[in-house]
Amino acid sequence: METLLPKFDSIFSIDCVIFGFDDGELKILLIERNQEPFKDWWALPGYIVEQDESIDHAAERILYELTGLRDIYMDQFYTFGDVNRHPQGRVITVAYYAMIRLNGNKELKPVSNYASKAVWTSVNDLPKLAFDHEKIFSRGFEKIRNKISYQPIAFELLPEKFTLTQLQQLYEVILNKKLDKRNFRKKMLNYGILKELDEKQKGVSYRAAKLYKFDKRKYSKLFHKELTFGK
Amino acid sequence: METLLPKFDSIFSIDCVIFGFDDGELKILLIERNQEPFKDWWALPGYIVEQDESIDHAAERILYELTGLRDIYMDQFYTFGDVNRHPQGRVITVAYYAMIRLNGNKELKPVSNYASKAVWTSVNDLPKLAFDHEKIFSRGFEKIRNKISYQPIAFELLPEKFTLTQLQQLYEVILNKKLDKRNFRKKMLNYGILKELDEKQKGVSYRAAKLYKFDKRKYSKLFHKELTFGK
DNA sequence: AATATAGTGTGTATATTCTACACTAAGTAA
DNA sequence: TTACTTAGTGTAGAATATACACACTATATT
Repeated sequence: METLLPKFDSIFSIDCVIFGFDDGELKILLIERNQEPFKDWWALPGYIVEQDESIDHAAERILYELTGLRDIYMDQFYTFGDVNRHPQGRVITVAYYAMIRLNGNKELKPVSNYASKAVWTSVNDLPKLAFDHEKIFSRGFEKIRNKISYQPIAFELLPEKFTLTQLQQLYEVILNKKLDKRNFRKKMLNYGILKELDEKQKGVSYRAAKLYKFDKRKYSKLFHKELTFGK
Repeated sequence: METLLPKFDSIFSIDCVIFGFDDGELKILLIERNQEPFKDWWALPGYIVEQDESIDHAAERILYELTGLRDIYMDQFYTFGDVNRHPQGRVITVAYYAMIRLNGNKELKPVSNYASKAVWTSVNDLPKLAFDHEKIFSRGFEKIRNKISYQPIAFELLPEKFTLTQLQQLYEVILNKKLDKRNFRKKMLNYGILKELDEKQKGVSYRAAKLYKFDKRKYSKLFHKELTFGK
């Protein structure tokens, strides 16, 4: 650790795997780089950490610049520090994942100065990515796949009001397996962390499903009990 | 992420929470600092990452310098990047935990140049630590507490040959709760990842227990199946 | 008005896993 | 030989997980 502080020319950056759920698909936000190295390649959004900001702050800033959103669910998941991961010098990057409620609305306030555009891309259909970003993505995806089984992160991706079918679809795409409808509902409702609303789905051409909300209050009460979803 | 690389004066360090199990107690290795800041305080072992080494390599190097051991089980668990965590400047630190087989033998090849001594200390009896090292320790401990329930990391702390009682004790100190002997043994043996040896414990003044080995080969075969220990 | 369509919503039986619980066996020390 | 200490073992009941299929409802179409 820290001693009398010789100064090195190392750079920190943050990279973000930003998840969204839309159209029954799990997506991440990719940017197209407009600078060398890897000009015109797709990459994870990220940027350099300023001298006087914490890494969490840097992650929030990057997300805000890219999406115009604040108070997003974010979590640091791994730090990548191979010597040659960046062709122009030593860059250590701290990776975060974030969860965004798309609500069918994929508009973003575009876009910082090093990217020409940002696009939501299905995780099943990713292009080649710059740097070691494929590795970073895989690890982030793995992380949420684990986490969804014991933490209520799915609700961060859904609109405030959602149907049980939507919730189940989301579990299915993240866990990459079919779940049984009856068992899923039984288990989910048993936890008692969903509030059933008096409202129904609108604009569908078939029987409308009931809407539910995630009940944070009840969840917090159960919090010490670990919940296991999605098995 | 990475663009044309302005250079900042930031420092990377590595800090290690090094676990050992001895005497029925879970311990970590602390060093006493012989330099400012926090001279004479206890701290987690750590050091600065060199320009031309990966962070994993730095972690291994630090461990080797401190203990003379290589090929230790290590895992990165979190990166601490608050602006003011180091009184003398911006230092971002990547934290690792490591698991060492003490085998009753607590000798270490002492000790690098910034520490006057290194001591194994029970996790239940830690002194105040320098910097934010208490936070780092807590997070690392939490991490192995979770991990032990689905990965066979406990065996990294035990001697090659161990008794089921030793294994259970280790689970108990990490999970911080009593486990039922019969249920523990049933479950553990059921996994089929322990090899029963023809040997028994020696030097005890009561009935000697059978010795077991962790069977890595069998474990790897089951690997995709997630194991859950210790519930 | 009748019908087709598409997704909603529900129960039960079986298998598996978890939990609680207490005594005898074996080896050592005196 | 006896006293002591830990090793080693089974079963019954509760809880949880899994497998599985059909009737209902709202809308769109004719």
